[in-house]
Amino acid sequence: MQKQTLLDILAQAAADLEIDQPIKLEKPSNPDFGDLSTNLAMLAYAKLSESFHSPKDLAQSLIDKIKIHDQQKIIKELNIAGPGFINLTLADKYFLQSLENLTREKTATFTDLGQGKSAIVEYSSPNIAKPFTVGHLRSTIIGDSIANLLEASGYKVFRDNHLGDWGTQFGKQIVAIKKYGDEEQIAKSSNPVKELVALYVKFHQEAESDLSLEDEARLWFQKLEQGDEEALRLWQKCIDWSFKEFEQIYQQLGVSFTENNGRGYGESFFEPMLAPLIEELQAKGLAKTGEQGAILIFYPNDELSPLMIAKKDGSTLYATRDLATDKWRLENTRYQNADGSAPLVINEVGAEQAFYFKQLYRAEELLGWYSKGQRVHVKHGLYRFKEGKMSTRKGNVIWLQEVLAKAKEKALAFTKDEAVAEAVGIAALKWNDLKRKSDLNINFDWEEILNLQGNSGPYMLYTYARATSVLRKNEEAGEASAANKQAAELELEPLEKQLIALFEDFPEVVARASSEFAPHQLCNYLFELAQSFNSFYNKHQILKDLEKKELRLRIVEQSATILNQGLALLGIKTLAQM
RNA sequence: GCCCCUAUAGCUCAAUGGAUUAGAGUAAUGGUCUUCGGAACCAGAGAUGAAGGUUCGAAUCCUUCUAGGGGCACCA
Repeated sequence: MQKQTLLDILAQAAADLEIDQPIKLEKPSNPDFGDLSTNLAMLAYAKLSESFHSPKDLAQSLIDKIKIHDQQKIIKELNIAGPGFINLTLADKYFLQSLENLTREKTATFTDLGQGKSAIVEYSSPNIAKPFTVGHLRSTIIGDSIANLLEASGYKVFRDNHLGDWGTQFGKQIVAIKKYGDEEQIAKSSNPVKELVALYVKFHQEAESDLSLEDEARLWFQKLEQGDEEALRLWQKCIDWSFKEFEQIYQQLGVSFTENNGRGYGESFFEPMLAPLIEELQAKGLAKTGEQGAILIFYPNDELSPLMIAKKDGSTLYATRDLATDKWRLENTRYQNADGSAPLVINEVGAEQAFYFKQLYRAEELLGWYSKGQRVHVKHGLYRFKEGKMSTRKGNVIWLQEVLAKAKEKALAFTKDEAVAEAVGIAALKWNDLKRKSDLNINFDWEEILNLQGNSGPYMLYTYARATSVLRKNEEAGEASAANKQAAELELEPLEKQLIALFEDFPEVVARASSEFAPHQLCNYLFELAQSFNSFYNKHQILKDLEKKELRLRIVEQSATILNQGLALLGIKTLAQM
């Protein structure tokens, strides 16, 4: 990388002056300040204030040294600005060499930050017999992208889907099916989950006046926990019906899981481990029986409020199953890092559970299972609705299938190709979820979600399609051109330099997005690249200006490569034509 | 009551403590319009909730206040 050459030069210059600060090169906000700049002199001045009059003075000394070490003359100009910034203007030679290196490599190589390490990413995690809504979409999309990013950074990634397939709601569901439902009819339905949800809603309506229903539900869940045959049969039915829908959605979104044959380990898988777990926690003195008979984890000095792991009737909770899950993961050698230590475990779950995860992680720390930083809650904000909170019980939910259908319908205004329209619609949804920091709430707005212009998924796909189209046209035309000047003789325009500089940033951006679990940073970068590319595209007749055709085609090629690679990391499939 | 998160153009969002000028998208306005693909490009206009403090330098860190969201033991 050319930038590395620059950093090496700066490091040598800094070493001459006995500066041991880490060196950073940034892009100045104002292009008049040069191509890159560093605040090294200002930072180093704090330690060297005796040898120099001012940061500017130090900067001047650095500049003199840099000039000596820049033997290839890749820096055109150096000057001091403001309180002591050193601004670098780079020679065209720098950019031309950079472009040449990049096109030779074809695909970008990323950091090996995660080399030898494992990461379990748990995402999507829909509930059985509940609607797969736009809310679950967020976890699915963001989690998938984070898993991709970690994989690109060298991690061995395990993709898990922690299905909500256990819990007291199944008692209610079973009662509802038995009382109001018809199994055959549900099985025949094109959307069995919708039928189940309708029954669930009815249960809650009836339960308002008939208090015995709740007790009956509790009884059925107990039966389920004790392995009652009929309870188990109905529960399994619910799972099968739900998977009919889930599998279709995941296929449509292009999302998959690696664990448990692609289904993910649901909560029920950990059911047999719960009783021993509770005993273990009690034996270790971490869990105690509370005033009303429930079992809770109490934290030292009451730093956190207690976490319940068993109700007074003995039934378990989400926390119990989560603890069991993480213990099982810890003991499973397949998940361990190359050196046998515990993997990174990420939960992509809504921000409203932040406090719960704090409790959970702290408990796992106290148990000596995981250390700080190994358990990460990637929070996503909620979709907010003008009508108030979505609630399955009340029946006011926006189903994902409905959103996908609308997105496709809107894209059909631009294309007749059904498959393209569907891909464009999905890209719109994914980009909308990924382009901003994930922990913010999103106002649910059909306009915004289905936006096909500006900072949107379709804009990105369109830009890629355009780039590949130029390359294709060039190939079709054959080898007609001959008037190319030698690359070294060409003078670069600002937009060309800007694009090449952006190409250089790609691996850094991926590394940062990956280590901060922040796909939106990659989105910002790719969008900037796409904007610059479109300006460039619009300004030049790439294939007709023979003098620079060769150079510009390489820029187009590199843009396409990065867009393709970057969007793939976000889980968005590019289309060569749309 | 206690705890956590958020506050940036009309709206939706960016901005590793950095720059005379806080970037985008969107809406509205004007332009490109015989185009290597107009789902595009170009232009002007528009903002850091309030008050203090730390720093050479603050949207960013600290304090207080205001507003919104979320959580607080038998839901997940």
